[in-house]
Amino acid sequence: MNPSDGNCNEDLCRVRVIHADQVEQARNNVVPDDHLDRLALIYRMLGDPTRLKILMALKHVELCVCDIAAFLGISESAVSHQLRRLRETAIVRHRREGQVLYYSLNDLHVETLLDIGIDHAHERLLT
Amino acid sequence: MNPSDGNCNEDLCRVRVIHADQVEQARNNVVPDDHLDRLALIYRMLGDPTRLKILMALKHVELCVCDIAAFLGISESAVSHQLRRLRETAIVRHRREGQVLYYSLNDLHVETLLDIGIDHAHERLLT
DNA sequence: TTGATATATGAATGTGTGATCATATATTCA
DNA sequence: TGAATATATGATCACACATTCATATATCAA
Repeated sequence: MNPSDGNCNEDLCRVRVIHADQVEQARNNVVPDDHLDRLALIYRMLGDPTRLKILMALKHVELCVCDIAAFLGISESAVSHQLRRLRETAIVRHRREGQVLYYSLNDLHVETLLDIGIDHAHERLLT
Repeated sequence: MNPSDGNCNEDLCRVRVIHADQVEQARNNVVPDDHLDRLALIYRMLGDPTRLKILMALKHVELCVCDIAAFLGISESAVSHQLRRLRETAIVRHRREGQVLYYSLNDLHVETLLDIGIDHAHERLLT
């Protein structure tokens, strides 16, 4: 299927490219695959309502697990599981103070993405 | 579990809120649920590598289905399915010219989010 | 060391979803 | 009208993933 495959005959692998110049233009602005995957991962982490609420809360203030659970009205276990994913993707960090773990944002770009998103939400509100 | 439930006794519904003031601070900056859901949906649409590549390509140039398929080296059916989701979420639009459908971005905020993401990717590249 | 608290983790389960294949629709052209 | 092209759609399937429940770990206090 993929035209970049070596061993293919013409009938199976012919690819229609109607606008080669436009495709070329798109090809010139490509982000390397590993970076794009990382970027997609970050967007995906923002793409779940629970995680998004957590992150928007953390944008304003450092919070511990049970704060977040109380705030969102969901179980601490669910919160902890989501925080683990956010930790593993380096989107949040935590510091320990006795028994309590305080979570906060760990990525300036994520904060920016959240800001844009919030603007987006507010503009929708006006229209 | 949820403290906002009406019919609950104290033992089951007691919620630990260690830092009521911080939770209050988070609560003051809440985006309405329906807007937040829409926002999460947009992030989720950006959160798949295939869709992200499609959108980054469309950021620079209008493209038809088979252009995108050739560009990404994937089947036209896969592209069409993804474009459908992006259309249904109003992230892209299309115009018809004969048999060919030209797709382009339909949301300025999404473009901004993509730009921030690309910056993000490039900064990662430097570190 | 024992109990209590805060959080993490693992298993299980239901749901969402991305790709593929086959088929359908729409448009053009002969 | 019928063939060819461009795209859409439906079914299927493997896989990811969000939540829940039960259990484990870690810290503190007595």
